[in-house]
Amino acid sequence: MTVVTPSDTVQGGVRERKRIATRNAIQRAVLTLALERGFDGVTVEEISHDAGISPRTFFNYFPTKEAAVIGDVPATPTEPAIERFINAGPRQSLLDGIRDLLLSSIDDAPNPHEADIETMRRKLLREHPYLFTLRMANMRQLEQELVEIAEQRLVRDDPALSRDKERLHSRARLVAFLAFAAIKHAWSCWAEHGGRGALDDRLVETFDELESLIESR
Amino acid sequence: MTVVTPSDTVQGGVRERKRIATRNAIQRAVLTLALERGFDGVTVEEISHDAGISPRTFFNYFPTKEAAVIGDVPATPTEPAIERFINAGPRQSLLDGIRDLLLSSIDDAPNPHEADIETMRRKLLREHPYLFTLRMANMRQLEQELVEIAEQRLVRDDPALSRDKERLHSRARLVAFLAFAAIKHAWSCWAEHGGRGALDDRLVETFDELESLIESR
DNA sequence: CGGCACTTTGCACTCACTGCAATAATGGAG
DNA sequence: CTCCATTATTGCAGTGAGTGCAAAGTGCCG
Repeated sequence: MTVVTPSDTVQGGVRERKRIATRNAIQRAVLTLALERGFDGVTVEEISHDAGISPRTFFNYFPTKEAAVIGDVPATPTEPAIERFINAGPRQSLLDGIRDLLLSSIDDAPNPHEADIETMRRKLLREHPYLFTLRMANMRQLEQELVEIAEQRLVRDDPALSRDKERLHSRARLVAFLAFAAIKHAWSCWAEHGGRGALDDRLVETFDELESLIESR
Repeated sequence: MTVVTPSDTVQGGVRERKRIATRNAIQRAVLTLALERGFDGVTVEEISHDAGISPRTFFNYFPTKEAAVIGDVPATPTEPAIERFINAGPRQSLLDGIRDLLLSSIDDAPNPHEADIETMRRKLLREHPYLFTLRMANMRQLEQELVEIAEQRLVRDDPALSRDKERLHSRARLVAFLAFAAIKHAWSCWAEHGGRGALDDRLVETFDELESLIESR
């Protein structure tokens, strides 16, 4: 057990800290084993053993074996960022708005105690595109939220659209799917380079590239 | 138990026809049951029973329960269509090229004996977005193929790019992800409306919408 | 008909995952 | 510190997906 100074102590009582420690131990175990033998070559029993818990407890922390390798999906953008996006007005390009919205939801101050986990995860997802795809597929909820946010912005920019629900829906979905493609692209470029530089910068690059792709049309 | 009449006969020997009939019987069974009780409420045993086969045989036809509901992934575009896309020259807009490429790979003459299967599948995927996402995730291979095709076109249009592998890769991936977002959008709009009209037309609409989205930037 | 190839099936097995009930650890009130 | 309510861990028994293997069945073709 690592000694933690008070400043390292994140917060909460023993319970909370133990819970986080166990969660991290599980992720370290599953990622380490999967990097050695591939995801399918690892059983929950082994993972649990390495993490120092019972197999039954594993499922108190993660609903499936996949969930442990995939990790948490990025959080929804914060309320203020959403407000800013929706109310930016028609003079802001939609793409720029989306970009800033996504940037705001990237956690740029990850816990140093979990950096190794993220590194392993990135490596594993890079080596096994199947898992990367699975991770992206698990972001369906985020995608749906983006659709709804986009819808609000579109109505705000052009109130007339709210009369044509179908068109509005279709357009919002397209915007959200586009945003999603950008996330996918930024993430996969980032992982490809071992995570050199920040994910933020990659996302900006992705949008720049999208811009130039559109220009050269 | 699904009755299979000789009119299911399309071509080939008894063996081939039986195989297709069984495959269809399985899909009808799983889709019917899943529409009634949801995907998780159905067991392979039930499906097999309804399809008139043994549970073991189910797995001779589909590797997983999911595969049976999801159905086949769309085929890679044909060689000639790929050639046309790659060699269209820089005067054709990349988006137009992608659109035509995707259009060429849509099977617009589905077997009438399987129309009911497609109808049920569409309904199920519409009602359970989770399954729709799963289907899209299963197209990873197609996505990868699109990346490679895009790469060839980019090099063809601008040979200098082949010196900057990284840039080329990144750009090709962005193009492919964009194309994928379009497929997703077209398909989901199409399914939303119960498949009225052809998928082709939806895809064209999607690209038109993408165009206008970009215009209004 | 008879032999060959392919298909179906039963069987035994592994493993993911769940509900339940017993047990242990923790945090707080007195 | 003690006792109790809350929450976490665990074992156990069970369901169901998916696999390898070998035996039995069926279409194919000379």
